[in-house]
Amino acid sequence: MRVKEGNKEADIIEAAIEVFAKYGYHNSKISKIAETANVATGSVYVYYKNKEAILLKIFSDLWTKLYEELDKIKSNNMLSSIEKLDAMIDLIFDIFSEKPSLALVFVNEQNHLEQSNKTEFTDYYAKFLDQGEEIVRKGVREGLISNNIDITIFRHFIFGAIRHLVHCWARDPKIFSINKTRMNVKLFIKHGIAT
Amino acid sequence: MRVKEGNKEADIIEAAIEVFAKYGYHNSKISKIAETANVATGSVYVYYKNKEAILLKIFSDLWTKLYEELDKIKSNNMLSSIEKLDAMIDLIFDIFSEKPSLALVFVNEQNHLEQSNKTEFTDYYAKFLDQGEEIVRKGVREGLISNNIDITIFRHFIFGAIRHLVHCWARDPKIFSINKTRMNVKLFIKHGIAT
DNA sequence: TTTATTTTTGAATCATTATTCAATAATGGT
DNA sequence: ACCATTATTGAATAATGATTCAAAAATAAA
Repeated sequence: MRVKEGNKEADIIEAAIEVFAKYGYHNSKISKIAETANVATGSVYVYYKNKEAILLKIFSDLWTKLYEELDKIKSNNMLSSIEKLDAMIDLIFDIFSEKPSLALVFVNEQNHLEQSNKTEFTDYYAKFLDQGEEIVRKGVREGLISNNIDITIFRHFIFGAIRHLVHCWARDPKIFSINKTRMNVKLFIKHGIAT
Repeated sequence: MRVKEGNKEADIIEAAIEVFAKYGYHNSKISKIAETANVATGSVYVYYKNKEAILLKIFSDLWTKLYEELDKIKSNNMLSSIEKLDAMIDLIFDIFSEKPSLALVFVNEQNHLEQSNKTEFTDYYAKFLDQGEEIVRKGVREGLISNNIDITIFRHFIFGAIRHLVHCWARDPKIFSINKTRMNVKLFIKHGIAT
């Protein structure tokens, strides 16, 4: 019997994130991912069915994590709706700021996910957005958030804005202060929707 | 001598927008674009150097148009800074709402443009954003817009938000009212930055 | 040490498509 | 009607890169 050395499954994912971020999914060669992971080309196929499965795994992991963290925020009764909104923004910035390359993959290859109709992957995405929407809705009921806004539109507005800002930052972390950005976003949102 | 029938050059672009929007750039076959344009595969190469040149032409046309229209808004002295901001938002929604497929290409393939380092194409993009930034800056000087915000961050914030909303609408125009969206965005921006 | 089993390898295969180009068709001028 | 010129065609070519798979290597148990 032979036993596995290290964790190639995880190494491949890490490598893929770097390679996808740098070249984009379609310009990323499996051989390059393998090389980056210090693994033979063939090994990639031992752990993943094909190239697309790697990308889907990356997204699946990410959305699962985001969803779970958001769930914690949502059920934390110490926080007001406005504070939850802030925590939600922090969550997104935190997850991406510890790994810019993941942010790039997220932003650039998102539409891939949407085109593949595997519900298992789009589910967490939808759930995450729903969680956020519910937080805002609760804030409206409690009178903390203006009821002049369309919540669905607001949700997409915020999501798109943050996504783009994270993207800008990930492309050039040095000239784009993530904390300043984070603060501006919070300020901006509050002045826009607080009663 | 033979003379050209119709305008194949334009037909190819129109076809490419549809095909790129539907399948994404990398899954779009030249043969499919040719078929859609009622043209032979080879003809595509008579008018465009290669596949990428088609995409770049689409973006170049779009950014040129956006830039020129924004320039008109900017130099219209009848409008206050806030009104110019509104006009800018209308401009974007108008251009995309008359052609959802163009909106999809714009959102999904934007990173392509950014990776290709042809300055001729990124120039108009940068200029467009600069125009917008200048409008806001003027508003701040005049006291119409809060000086608490970081203008660069604001610019990306808005850009990302609108881009994403246009994307949502383009994917499913029926369930997403563009005018309601447009109004919400304006309202939202004003309450966020007006003094 | 030998064997059985599992992991790892990477060169060969296969599929896909962008691109080319020799052949064909259409047109205007003579 | 014929010729010269230019437009158009689409099958053949070529390149790329995902995927496969038979062989090699590593380990644990006997």
